[in-house]
Amino acid sequence: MSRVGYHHGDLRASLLASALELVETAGPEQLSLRAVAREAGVSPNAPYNHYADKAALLAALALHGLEQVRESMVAAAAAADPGDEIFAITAAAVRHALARPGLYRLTVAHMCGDDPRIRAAEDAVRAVVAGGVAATTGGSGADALCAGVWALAQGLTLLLVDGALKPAPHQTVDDFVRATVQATLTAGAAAPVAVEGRR
Amino acid sequence: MSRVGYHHGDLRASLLASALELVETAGPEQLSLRAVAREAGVSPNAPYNHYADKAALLAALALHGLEQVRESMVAAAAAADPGDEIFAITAAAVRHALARPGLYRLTVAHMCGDDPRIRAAEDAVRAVVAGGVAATTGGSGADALCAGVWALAQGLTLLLVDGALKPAPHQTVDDFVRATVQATLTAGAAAPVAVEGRR
DNA sequence: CCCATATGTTGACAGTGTCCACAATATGGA
DNA sequence: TCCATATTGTGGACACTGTCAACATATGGG
Repeated sequence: MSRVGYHHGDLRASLLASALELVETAGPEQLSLRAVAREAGVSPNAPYNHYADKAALLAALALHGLEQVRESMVAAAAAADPGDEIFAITAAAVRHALARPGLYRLTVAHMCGDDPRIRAAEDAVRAVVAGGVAATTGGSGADALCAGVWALAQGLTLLLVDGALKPAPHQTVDDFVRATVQATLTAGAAAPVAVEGRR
Repeated sequence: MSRVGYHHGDLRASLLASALELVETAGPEQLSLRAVAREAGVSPNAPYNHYADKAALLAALALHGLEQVRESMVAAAAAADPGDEIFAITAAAVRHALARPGLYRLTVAHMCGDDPRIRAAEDAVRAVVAGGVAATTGGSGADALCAGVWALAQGLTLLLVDGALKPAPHQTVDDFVRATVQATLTAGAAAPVAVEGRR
């Protein structure tokens, strides 16, 4: 942490860590490059030796978040009972975001850019979802179902982080996610009208 | 547009309109209060007579977006074939966001705040979804299904605005949304394992 | 040992959100 | 009608931000 000499040692990583902390305490909107440098105990311009500009630092942070959530998802999928992967993956994504809401919001905000590395990280996440869908349904799930499950996970995460959706009292987040995913994926049985291929 | 005298007439509305334009051209991150004032042909401090601060203006904009998307959704639900409301509502939300991506992103970013008026607008949107679910399934849909459909719509919107999810070539957005929603809601039939109430 | 390179610092500039004092206009009661 | 007063817009100022250019300091290969 504290520097001994003129040089820092591993500022690049230190900046990421400081930003990771500040994005939770100050929120993604208020995160300033200068504050990150301050937190790392370094002059306002030092970051420019490691990141082209503020957007690059934030992109690295978003990338970090995406890779981290992907790891949580693969771990959850591996530990899940067979046939339960879809829920396990969704719950992992939700838990990760709820544990680091600032990072999640920053990541969402940066998914709209066209950074190829972020795009690649998103594709990796999507691949995990596709794998989980395939494992749960037995066969290789159709593309449409993969997209739907991914969107469902993403939407649940967004709404839970917002506070727009709240588990009932005495209901854990996991239980809420399980109930919601299950109700959604089996809605067709209860409402056959929606099933008909209406062109 | 152009002012005649010292006073503007209806600056409050004019600022909203300018902001609505700038949020699309400059993006929600780059939107500056001073630029909005400039666009409205007024001094940098004039907005403070109508909005407490920048956040208040943005909140008003987000509110506007939420009310607008809600109107699109009720119109779509009213015009939908019976039993098709869930898809109609989802597609309306997606179309609205794709037509105004800047406003959509700003709205998403402001849903995490605790502004009660935004919270109320979100609840109104959720009510429309609940109505659509009830209409499609016949009975009053279970809360879990409403939450799932809402999350699915929100997630689809997010991923489509990002570009993370893209319709296949020669597939319209509506077709993509319909296929995805249908595949998701009927997944249980294809994968009975996921149906079992696994506690 | 010395110099090229990587890394950190200082100073500066434009732009931003916001506060304050002030000016111009609208409004309503005498 | 006239003027006190509230409403609305302006100008100036301040702290802060992202970023650039010039400079200082360490580090490692010849």
